[in-house]
Amino acid sequence: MDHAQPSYYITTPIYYVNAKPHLGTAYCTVLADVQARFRRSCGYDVKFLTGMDEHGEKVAEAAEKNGFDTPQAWCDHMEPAFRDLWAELEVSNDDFIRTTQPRHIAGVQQFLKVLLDRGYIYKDAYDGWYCRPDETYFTETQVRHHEEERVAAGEAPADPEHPLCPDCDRPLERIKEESWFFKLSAFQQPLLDFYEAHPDFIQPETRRNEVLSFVKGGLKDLSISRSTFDWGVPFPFDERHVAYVWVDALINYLSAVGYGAEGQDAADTLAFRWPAQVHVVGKDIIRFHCVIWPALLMAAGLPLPEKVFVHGFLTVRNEETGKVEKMSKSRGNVIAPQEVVELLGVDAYRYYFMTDVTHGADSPISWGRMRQVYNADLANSWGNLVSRTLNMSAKYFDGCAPERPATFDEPSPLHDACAGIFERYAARMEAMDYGGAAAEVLGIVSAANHYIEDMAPWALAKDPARANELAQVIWNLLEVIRIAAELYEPFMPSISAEVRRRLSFDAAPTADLAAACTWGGLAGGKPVEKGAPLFPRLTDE
RNA sequence: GGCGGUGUAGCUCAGUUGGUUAGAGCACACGGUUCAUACCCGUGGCGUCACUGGUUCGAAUCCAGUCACCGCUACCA
Repeated sequence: MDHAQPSYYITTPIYYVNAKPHLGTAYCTVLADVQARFRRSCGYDVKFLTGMDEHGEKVAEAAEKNGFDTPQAWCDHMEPAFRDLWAELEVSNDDFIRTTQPRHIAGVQQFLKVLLDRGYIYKDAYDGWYCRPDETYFTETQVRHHEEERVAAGEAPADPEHPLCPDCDRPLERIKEESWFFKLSAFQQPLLDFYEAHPDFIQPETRRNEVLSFVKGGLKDLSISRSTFDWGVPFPFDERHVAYVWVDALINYLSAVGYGAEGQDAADTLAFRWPAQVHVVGKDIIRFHCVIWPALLMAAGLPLPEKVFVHGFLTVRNEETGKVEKMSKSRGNVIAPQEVVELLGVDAYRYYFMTDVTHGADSPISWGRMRQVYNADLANSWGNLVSRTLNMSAKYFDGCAPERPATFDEPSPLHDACAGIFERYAARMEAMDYGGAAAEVLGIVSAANHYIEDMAPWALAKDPARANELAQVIWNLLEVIRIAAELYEPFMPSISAEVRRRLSFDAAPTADLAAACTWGGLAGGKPVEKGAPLFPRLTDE
């Protein structure tokens, strides 16, 4: 199997099926989508994977609670909530994996067999504190912390044989359960060595430090099987056990690219796609992706992914108190993706969340800020530039763009502004600094708005002797628009396609962005269409 | 409790190894322009750089302490 282009394999987490996708889920998925689109435009053979995590006790419970005959039926019922939202948000995933698919189950079982063969799993008794009403295990430290806090708060110490549940304060019991264990402890040093050798593996750096200090603190073996319920992937060599959901879930990154499947095609696919270039994850699941997953891969003798990018959470700026809050149902400050789409439209939605939040940290969002960014960047700057330029082009050149002038390559403010734009933009995109990348594009858009003011094409148009000058000015402006549309494509695919259409261009996104950004690409002479405003201005409230 | 992080204009943030009057964009005010989505262009005000003390000729930038907020301290995801 020949591959002309290098592979770029990017993933989101697979989302837990019990919760409908919310703003944070959408944020993570669009974050990955922008990178996937950018990489396609740079000529990579991209595989962009997302999906659903469908196993585990909670899913089985939810299915029963909601009156479904089987957990599978419940998962099938939930699937459209994800697929439909991704389609609505113009997410360009190439695959959608579900952990109940045969390809995935085969992958997990294959993986477990390999771990057994290589001697990295063993059977033992898991014992820990268990809250029967909550059906949850707690660690020694969790229980101790809770007890310390209670005592500090002046409450009576609990019976050491039955400390109280950190969640519900009811007595815990000591439970022993037979379980398969993964020798995570054996990988403490190999992991530290790996982090050392690959300083960019975990980004941003604060997360890397967090992981480092955690691993340095010592690793314990991990219980990776459950026998108290059966909604999971059965261990191929011990049918009474199902795989712990996280081990199950992580393996999706492999089973989606042929791992566990028979035949040469699958082997070729795996060789081509693995290791992945980047896993995009939220900060809440960093440990699974930065510690357990690399250790599992080492144990299985597989290469590790190149990078894990950890994003922060979206917080909400309370516009009355000015305070930044977590989104929560109890606060009543939850924003649904659909509400934002309703206000901004899909492309501006993507633009806002991708460019106005710092991806490595928690970032506050607010309705006021959305309106500001929308009006300033999109309506007034980008949208208005397209309007005024296409209008003048159509008006002064008989409904068309002027032909590319012979002097097109001579120095001009816009030619200068676009020099090196691809390199500057790409550097930001590769670093996941989407705000920085968008600022580069906005820079040439602003330069174009300045240029119009300086050149006053409406005055040139009144003087027939200056027709060549006018043609050059309008062509320069259209050229900037063409380039900006290319660069904005990962953020606003529909709008960019519409701009290309109004310029009578092929509507397909480029696969060679560097070339597309080279000055002089616009031949001109073709019809242009002013059209309706791309981003109608938002008025107050 | 332990380890780590953050605190700079109304908002989102830059501020490199300490060095002249602390920056950008947005928002706001005023002026100009008219091709355009009452838009664009220009000008302007705006900050005891969380607080206190220290080192220094000089600190947002280094040190100590205080306050506030946040993260991690493993097996629900």
